Amino acid sequence: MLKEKSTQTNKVKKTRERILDTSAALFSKQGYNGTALRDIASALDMKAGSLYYHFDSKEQLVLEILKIGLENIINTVITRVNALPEGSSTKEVLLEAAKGHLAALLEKGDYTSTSIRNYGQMPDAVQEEGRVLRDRYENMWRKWLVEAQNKGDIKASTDLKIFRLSLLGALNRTLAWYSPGGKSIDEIAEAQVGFFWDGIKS
Amino acid sequence: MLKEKSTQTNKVKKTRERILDTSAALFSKQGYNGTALRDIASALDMKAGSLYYHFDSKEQLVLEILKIGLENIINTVITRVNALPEGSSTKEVLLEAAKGHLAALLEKGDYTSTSIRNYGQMPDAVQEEGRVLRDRYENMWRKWLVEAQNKGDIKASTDLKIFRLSLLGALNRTLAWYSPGGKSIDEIAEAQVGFFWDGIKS
DNA sequence: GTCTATAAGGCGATAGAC
DNA sequence: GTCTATCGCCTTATAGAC
Repeated sequence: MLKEKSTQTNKVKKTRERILDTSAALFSKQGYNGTALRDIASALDMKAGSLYYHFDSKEQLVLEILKIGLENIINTVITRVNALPEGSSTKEVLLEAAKGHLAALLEKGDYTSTSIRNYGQMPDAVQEEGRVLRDRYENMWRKWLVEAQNKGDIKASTDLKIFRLSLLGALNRTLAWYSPGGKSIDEIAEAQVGFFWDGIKS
Repeated sequence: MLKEKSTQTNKVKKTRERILDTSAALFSKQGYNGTALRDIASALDMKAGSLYYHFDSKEQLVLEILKIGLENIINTVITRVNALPEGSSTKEVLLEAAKGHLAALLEKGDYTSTSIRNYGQMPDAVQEEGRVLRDRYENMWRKWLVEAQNKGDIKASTDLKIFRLSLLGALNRTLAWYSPGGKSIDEIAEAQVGFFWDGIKS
């Protein structure tokens, strides 16, 4: 009896995840307002009304996707940077953070690109919850960069705000052109951090 | 009589432009599908039906905005780069192109950010027309970069495709944080090109 | 040129059968 | 859990008055 209940629970959970995956894929491609619940349901061979057994509203559905996308990036980057040996160089920290950022961005691409690309179109309540996570993430980068500049590893003339936004802008843009057949995620991160660290002039 | 006709024509033209400006502002903030014709009309103290005197459809309206945004960037960048003295250095060319890109991006910001941010949500027919312009622009950059690398000004190890996408990604991201009160457009371009050209390590 | 009125269909969401 | 059926609202677009 216990087993039966747990089996049912797992099936519900699995359906929930399929809905999230499919919604994320459609939201990232067509936008939040460009995707109808009917579109999501039909991609799952379901009817729109059935979605309401799993989610209270379209707004709650996209909020969950946004949180998964952002938390995934934050956790991946923190875990990887913290796993570096004590006394790693600034370049090693930046490179590891960039690799983590790209890995999370591209491997859960539908969630993160929904979070990044369609942020402005989401309902206000959703945007506010997202902003908290987003700020926390940006503050991590800010801290690393300030410490590195104070240590003298980054030129004193570097405007850290513009730098941070440029680096993250470049990394996020990868979503638009990355394809699994080509360069690996780590190779792309190395190339991009290389530009910013050493420059391209010969 | 001729004068009267020309006056009327100018008024129509002016209304058309106000519709374009207002639509671009709303599309860039709320997305294409998140903006109703009623929203546009009410921002102009008009009724939705009246818009159809000036435009055949919502699709044609956004297409025109897309073309204005992209053509504005292309023309600004070409004009400024061509105005450079013969024999300008590679860095000077890149800097001038970046300044032109940012100037067009930020000064006609609603048009360009509609073009850049909401591209994926536009009707297929609109996307196809946009792709032609977009490809032409990217090819300009490609050409400059290949020439510069062949001259030996850019490290042979630099992957030009990743570089181009990173630089444009960083520049485009400026739309999300630029505010007229702070650093000037030229200062921002100089900072960003500086990162990519010289690097930030001390 | 802009209005009112309305057509024709899509939308999110709910109720109740199964 | 998913279905069918439907509500009330919103959407783009059109027709005809002014």
